Amino acid sequence: MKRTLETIDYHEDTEEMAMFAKALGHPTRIAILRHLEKSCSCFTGEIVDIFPLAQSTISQHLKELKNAGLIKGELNPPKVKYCIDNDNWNKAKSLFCDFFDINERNTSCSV
Amino acid sequence: MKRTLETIDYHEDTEEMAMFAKALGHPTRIAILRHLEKSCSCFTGEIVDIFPLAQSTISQHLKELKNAGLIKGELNPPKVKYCIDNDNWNKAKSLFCDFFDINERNTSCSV
DNA sequence: AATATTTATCGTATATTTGCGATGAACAAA
DNA sequence: TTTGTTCATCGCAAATATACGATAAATATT
Repeated sequence: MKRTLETIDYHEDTEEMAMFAKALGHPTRIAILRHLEKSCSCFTGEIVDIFPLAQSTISQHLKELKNAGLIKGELNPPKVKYCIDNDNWNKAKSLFCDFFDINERNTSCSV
Repeated sequence: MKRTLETIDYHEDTEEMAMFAKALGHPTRIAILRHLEKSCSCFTGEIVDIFPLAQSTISQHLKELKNAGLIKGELNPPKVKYCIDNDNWNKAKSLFCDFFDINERNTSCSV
């Protein structure tokens, strides 16, 4: 990716939003998140069973969602229970709201 | 990217949202869009001048934003004037709102 | 201790993305 | 007609992403 010039410094919000968007930039990851939104939390195995993809592939997607901060995994050996990371989820929500000029109210479903 | 199984069919919303998110998944493209949100429309050259990137690189980013439908370019030879594509912008807005469970009201700034 | 279950990680192959310079196309100005 | 301006596209290189099977780690069960 050759960059002769120094790396660009964007505003923190810009960098952060791009990071979240990148994590959301794959249909499998959107689908995983939708599932976690509904079921609140579930084990890797349940997610694997939803998709016609290898277990290692799903694990990879979960890792990326975790790296972006959108989900977190709770150890429950030998299982791992995943759920939405609400703090970062709300952060992402705010960033997208600002970006799209949305009047953000009633941001949470019933809290 | 070896895929032995048939390609997965996701819900249309899921596919579409992933496509928009992917386009938003780079800080330069976020910054370009923020600029277009402010200035309403501008020529390629003006955008090129903002970033320490080659003209061809910016052109590439503009192409991706155009392919995703988020912007459109109006020929104004030899210049090209870019602006937000409001229809698709609103579509993207809705998808993200649904996804993040946002009560979408007052979606436009003053229309 | 041996086996089964669950999940992450490694190694690999291929595709896509990101960046650049060079070139070409389209038009305006001289 | 020649020259300059503006922008997209081509061709290339390097990095990253996506997918898979195989394997390892961690624990429960037998």
